[in-house]
Amino acid sequence: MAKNLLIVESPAKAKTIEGYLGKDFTVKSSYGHIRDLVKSEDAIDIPNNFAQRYEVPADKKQVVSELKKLAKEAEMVWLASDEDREGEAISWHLFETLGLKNDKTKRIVFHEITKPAIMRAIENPRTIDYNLVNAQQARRVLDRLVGFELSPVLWKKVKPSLSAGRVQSVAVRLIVEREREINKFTAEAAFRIVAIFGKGRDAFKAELPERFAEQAQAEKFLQDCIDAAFTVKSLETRPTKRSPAAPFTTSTLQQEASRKLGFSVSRTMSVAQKLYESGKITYMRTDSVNLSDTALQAAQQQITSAYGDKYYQHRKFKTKSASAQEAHEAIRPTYFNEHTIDGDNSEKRLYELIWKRSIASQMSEAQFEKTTAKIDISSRSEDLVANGEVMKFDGFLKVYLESHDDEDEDDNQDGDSAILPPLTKGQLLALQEMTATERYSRPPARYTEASLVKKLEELGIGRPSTYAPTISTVQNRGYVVKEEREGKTRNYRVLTLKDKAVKHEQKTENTGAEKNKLFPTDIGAVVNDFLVQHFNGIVDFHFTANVEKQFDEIAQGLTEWTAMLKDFYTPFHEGVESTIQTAEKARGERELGVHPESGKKMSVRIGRFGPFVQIGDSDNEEEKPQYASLRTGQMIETITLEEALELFKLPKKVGVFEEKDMTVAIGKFGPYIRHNSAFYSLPKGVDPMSVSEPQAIEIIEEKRKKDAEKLIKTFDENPDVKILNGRWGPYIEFGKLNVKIPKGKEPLELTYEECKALADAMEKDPKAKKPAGKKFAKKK
DNA sequence: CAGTGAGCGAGCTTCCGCTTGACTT
Repeated sequence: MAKNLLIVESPAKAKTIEGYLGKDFTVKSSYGHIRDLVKSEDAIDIPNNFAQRYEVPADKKQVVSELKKLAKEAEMVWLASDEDREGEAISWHLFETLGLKNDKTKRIVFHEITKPAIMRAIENPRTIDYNLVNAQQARRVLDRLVGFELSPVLWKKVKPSLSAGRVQSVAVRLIVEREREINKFTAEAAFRIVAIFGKGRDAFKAELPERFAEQAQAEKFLQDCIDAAFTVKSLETRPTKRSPAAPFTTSTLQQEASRKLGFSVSRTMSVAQKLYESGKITYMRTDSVNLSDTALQAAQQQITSAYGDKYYQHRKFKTKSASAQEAHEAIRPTYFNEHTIDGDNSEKRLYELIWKRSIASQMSEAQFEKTTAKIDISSRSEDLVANGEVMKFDGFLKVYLESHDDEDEDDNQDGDSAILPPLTKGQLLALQEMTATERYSRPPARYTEASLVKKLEELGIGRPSTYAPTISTVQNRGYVVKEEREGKTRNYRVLTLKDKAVKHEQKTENTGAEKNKLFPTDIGAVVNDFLVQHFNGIVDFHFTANVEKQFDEIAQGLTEWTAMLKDFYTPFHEGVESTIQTAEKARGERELGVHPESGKKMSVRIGRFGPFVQIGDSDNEEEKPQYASLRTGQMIETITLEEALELFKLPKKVGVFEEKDMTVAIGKFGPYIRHNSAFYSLPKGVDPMSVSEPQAIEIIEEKRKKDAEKLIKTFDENPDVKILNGRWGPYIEFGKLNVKIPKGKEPLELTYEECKALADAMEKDPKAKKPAGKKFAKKK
């Protein structure tokens, strides 16, 4: 039996450390927190100094009992959870739950998983830092109080099952407010002047720094240039440089993987988890940009041997975010000499990104020579400006270039990277072509998952381990949707001066198209407005930063944690009580105007089944209101009267087939035909307003043919039970339930009774009872 | 993926931060 039991948070870490320590040590993992507040309302005894009731959740029972057993047998237990607030609390929970003794327990910490770092830690043990533990308790209790008092207010005043919290509610607020900025935005057009001088390889572009608001001004400018002389007025050359970005943290990895690889935030995390578990990279949930000394040495060795000494530059990066707790290293390859790895495609690509970013961070600056030429126009007072850039030394750009969200495509092509031909002051230039193009100002960009994470991190809200789950939560609650939306076409004017004549053209461009962007829903907007109105202090962007400051004071022993909570809770709870008493139900109602034919009032609001338009007054018995649900992409705050009227034109009867009506309507997943209580989607490009009877019949028969191909077996006992071929092989469709066929069963030989038994078992097992697609997303 | 949009009342929902699998129709 090993004399020592060492406990860390992550099993992959445990494995590595066990290798360093030899047979005197058993190294085990707690798999994160082992205890949490009980789910019920009595988790916190508020009058009794916020005393907490903790329990070991079901999925942690086994871990705890194994650790308990090992702890009993060991001579010394080493608590080696992370050195931050949560890590300290994990050690304390372990101490309490495992029933450890002070003289048989040591607390150690390290920031990097290397043998010397671990040995140093073992030589310098300490005791549990109760100030830090108290800071964590304050954090935990505050989050529970906020979440479990605010959410029920929403159930009463908005809709059941909604949620609110210190982190998620701010995430929703950011998205709602950004959407409103975009709606409020009016694009302003101005003419941009670009001239092309010279021919062939010597051709280059120059731009007028000013823009013209009116077409007449642009026209005048081009006209003035017809017979003008263009001369190089001044030439200025200066050296510039660019430095590499810091190594990855969780948030920057999520951002770059989103931009460069198109990964969602959760995909990045699950691929990174695999890389971490197979020992390829260091820990992936970190807010530190720091590299260990051993890593720095390895990077230096790789850079000098692969690229030479002049590419190496030692750098130490400082974290920018004030909320960072830096219990780990930055995300980096475990072994820098592995430039690529085995694994699936996404693992390879993410690893490559991490390798390049880490290596580049220790490389020298890229050096450029930037030339600015001012070009005089004989007939005008303004000058044209041409910029050129020549790279003198590539430095870190040899391996890695960070990308940015706000890259402006149309400005970029004649941007800094262009090369100018040799020019001399006073040189006369031959104009090839000059254009005045109407360009529109852009609204603020909608958030992507990754840019939302970036913003949250800047505000100090959330932690590396919660960015991805937070983004899922706000989508699961229906506050936010990640969607693709079509843009609109827009005309713009182009004036071209060529061969001494000005030509006018009208061109079109697509604008506002979005892919994988976060949009608020109506319920998201209503909940946000309710919280902003009644709990502004909690959804304030600075709330977290303020309480973090107080948690820090607790951690330093300057503030008593229950006093801090009391100061927070008393006014907060009063706000909750008074809101329950006085606030009206929030339904997000908005009046649209008057129905053009009947003169009845038209309004939109949120109902039990989502947002809808109403014609007529519900209070007026005689009016008998009509209702229609809003469609995807439509919101209460922005829908127009015209769009609302369109909603009443569908569903529309298009004909009869097999003695039953066929009706066309638009649902969540697009336009469809309903026939005999079955649904048939319309193929893309078919206009739902003009579907003919034969066309509808054809669509129905096509779908039936496809379904028949998937069918393997039916039962006489029950026509609602079928065995079908799905994407992952055969499965049973038991009424509305989709049932997996256990391994070893031949689908064709299954009897009806066996199917029923499998379906019953699935219905009973709460874990297996997952909704089959969207069909069961709503519970009764 | 429809239709619905009243009200009563029981019983349910909900937070953030640490972890890793199980699972996917």
